[in-house]
Amino acid sequence: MIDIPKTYDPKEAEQHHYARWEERGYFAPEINTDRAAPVFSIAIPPPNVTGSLHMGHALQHTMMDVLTRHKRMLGYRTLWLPGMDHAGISTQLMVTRELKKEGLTRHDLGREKFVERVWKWKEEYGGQILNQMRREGASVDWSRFKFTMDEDLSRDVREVFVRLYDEGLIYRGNRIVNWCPNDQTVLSDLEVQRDPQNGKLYYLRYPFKNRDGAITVATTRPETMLGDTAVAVNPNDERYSSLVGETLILPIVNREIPVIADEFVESDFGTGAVKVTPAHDPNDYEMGIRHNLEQVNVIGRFARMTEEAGADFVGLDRYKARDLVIEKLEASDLLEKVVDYEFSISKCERCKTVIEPLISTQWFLRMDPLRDLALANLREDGKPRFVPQVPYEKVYADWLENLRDWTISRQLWWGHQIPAWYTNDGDIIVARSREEAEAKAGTNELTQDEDVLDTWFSSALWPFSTLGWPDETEDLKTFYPTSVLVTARDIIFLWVSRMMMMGLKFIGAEPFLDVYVTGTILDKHGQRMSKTKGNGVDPLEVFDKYGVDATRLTLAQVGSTDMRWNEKQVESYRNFANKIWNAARFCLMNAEGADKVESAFGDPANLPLHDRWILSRLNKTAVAVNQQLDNYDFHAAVQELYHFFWDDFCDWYIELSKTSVTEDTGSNDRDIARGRLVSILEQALRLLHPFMPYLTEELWQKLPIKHSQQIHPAYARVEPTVMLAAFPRADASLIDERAEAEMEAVIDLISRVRNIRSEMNIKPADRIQLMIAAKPNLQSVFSASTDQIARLTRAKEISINGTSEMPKAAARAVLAGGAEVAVPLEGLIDFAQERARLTREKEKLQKEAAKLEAQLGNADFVQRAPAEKVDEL
RNA sequence: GCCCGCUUGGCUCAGCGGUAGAGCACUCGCUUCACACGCGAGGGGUCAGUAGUUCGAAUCUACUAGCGGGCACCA
Repeated sequence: MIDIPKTYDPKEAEQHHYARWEERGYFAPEINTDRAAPVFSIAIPPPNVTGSLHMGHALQHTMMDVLTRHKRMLGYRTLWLPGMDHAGISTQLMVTRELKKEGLTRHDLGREKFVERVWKWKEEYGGQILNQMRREGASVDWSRFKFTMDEDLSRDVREVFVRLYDEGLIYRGNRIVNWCPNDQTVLSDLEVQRDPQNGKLYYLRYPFKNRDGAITVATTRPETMLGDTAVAVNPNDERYSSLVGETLILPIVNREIPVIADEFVESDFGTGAVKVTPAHDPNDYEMGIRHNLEQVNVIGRFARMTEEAGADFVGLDRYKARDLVIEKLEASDLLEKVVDYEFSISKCERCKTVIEPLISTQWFLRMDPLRDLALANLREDGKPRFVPQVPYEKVYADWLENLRDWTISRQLWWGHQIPAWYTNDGDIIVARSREEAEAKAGTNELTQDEDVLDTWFSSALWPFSTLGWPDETEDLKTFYPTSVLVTARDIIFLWVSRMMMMGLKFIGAEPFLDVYVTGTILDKHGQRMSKTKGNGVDPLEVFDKYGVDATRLTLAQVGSTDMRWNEKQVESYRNFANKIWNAARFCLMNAEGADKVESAFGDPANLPLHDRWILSRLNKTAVAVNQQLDNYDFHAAVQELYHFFWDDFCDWYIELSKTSVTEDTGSNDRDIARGRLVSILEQALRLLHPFMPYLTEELWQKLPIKHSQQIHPAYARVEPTVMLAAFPRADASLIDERAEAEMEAVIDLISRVRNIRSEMNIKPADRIQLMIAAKPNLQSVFSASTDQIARLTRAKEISINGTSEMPKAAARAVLAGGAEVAVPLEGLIDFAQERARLTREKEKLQKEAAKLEAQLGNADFVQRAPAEKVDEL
């Protein structure tokens, strides 16, 4: 007999299977030799090179892996393409911080040396997450691994840039942008977050030049007044209508500024008069354009005041300048009042520094034509299909409709340098390479633009850049569009929509057919997990404690709704893994002879009830799981598998098979029973494999079966592995409703008798007698199962007949299908107790009967409800 | 301000037009020859509230309340 530990230790299985799968190339689509195989592909959302595995990754990776493994076992040519993102700002910051410890800045090194240093950092410390993904069991094709700064992907970035520029979609312009004074770069609107802030609203008085009095304006940023070039009021505001066109003297700087009228101003906010700072506020910028106002830049790139702010202010930090402005205004009695005020403030998403809006020359991508492609694709073809459709399709569409131009340049060194060169005359040459630029310019005296592109620019190309575009590679033809994108909801704008637009633009087809948006794992208080809050749960620790497979089940069943992290849940799936282990242990302890059986099942019609029943349950489970996975209904699939394995297979099938399986002396009947047991287990392991790759492989390898016969035909001549075994599709001929109904009757009988035993406090060791009364058809069902009924109810004697003449001193129960069972309890029975039990029973049944009668007595119901419903009742 | 989601047993969540479900927790019994990370038997919910639609509503509609998101140019 095989010696197997009582408790499953996941670590052992996790240690060696992955390496074997990877080495033998099981993850690569080339393993599939079926030329006609359907294709399934996923491009992974590339994690940041600086990143370490967190719950969000683990969640997405689990779902992608489940889908990929499922399709692979169904014989699809399957590619899950892995990669990594260079993560411009994060990575640059990481290395900058490292340099700081050495007392250096990146400027001390210079651009070239700095970038070299970042590459070195990447080689040494980057990509931790890649090995963590191996631990997760992610079946990605490492041979196709891509990094967004790889030469071929960089080439694609330049190619796209040049084409968009030549079409006039990319342009260089001087506009107001979001500037991060800490990271020293511009940011797109999506990289700016709005945080609520308890601040103050300052009321400032601007005196008239040609008359007495002043106009009071309200502002949260008094320091910007140094750059004011107008005061605006609403044209319909009667309080001010006579003052429009007057001239004010801007305090401190003594600049003459006009009072203008603009619809933007809301009369009921503050005083109804707004100071206008075109150079430092996006709205004022627009107003400035409308009214042709001067732009006075008073704040510079380090958020310090410029020379234009005046001698008293130059060099001052913006907040120091604020204090000084207030001090000066107060001194000249021009500060009317200061009130507490809560508003929201723009911060850099990464470093949380307050954004300084300022005017700067940057590269922009015109989005309108791209947006139209994406909207048309959605409206006309319903693509992509969002799962769940509500609310994400609307969120996506609304965002596209209100899309503004994308600021694509960044003042960083780490990233794709913009393929634009300047001649000494200042002409712009955009080209794929320096050589091409020189040829175009007719000179080699060119200076390349210093800026790099937004990291999301290369990410937007990911689904096709990773497949070899712009070459028409086999991979591109085969795997594009990808089947599904699995992602968290927070990058629908940053990434999903941009991939859609770029894919439609450059390939002419959407980059993915479906978008599955996962839920979010929250901490136990319902808060988002975050590094700053320190409330994150480390998936690797969970792996260590409960095993990868148990964690994967927990994550898979999260599906698309948010869920609070609950370690008890993982524990229960750990217990499930152990249950599987022990079920297999039982099978293996009783496996001798199982492999001698040629065909375990033979003609289904001749099988014992419990075998017909388990085959039916197995095939129904396969139908359900296949369908649920096709619909991304991970939660339902997990539940289905859990209950099939635990309830149907362990609690009933194994128990029902025990007598024949555990016979001491070898016999053909025993071996057949053993063969059947092993076969059901084997199929169950295949069903479970996409969710629990390690445990299923570990056990499947141990089973006494002809492993190679289970391998899907698409994988010719591989070393047997459950990951390339055929995923059970349902065999309709094995779904047997009659067997299920008959088995239910047996289960009901056993359960009722157990209930009697329990409530009558009959000791486990006491053997009882059963008297069953049933109609002929059920009589034969029960007769055929007497051994099993006796075993599971601990009965010594069972009599079955058509009458219900039962002894008085018996506990009785009515069964489904009109049968009845009695347990004679001479000397054991407590009549009072039994009466109480039966009274409870009776009340329950009466309640139910009354309800049914009322419903059937309702003429409206009988008349209007569907006939089958009425019959059923 | 606009848009959206959620509210089901003590906890975490399924169900989304036909008699309330799971896991955990709880109670009782059990060294039953795979498993105490187990086995068997139980208790527990007027499905946030109100009004409607329907023969029938946790499930559809409207409104209300609480919670959570997203978007937005209120200086």
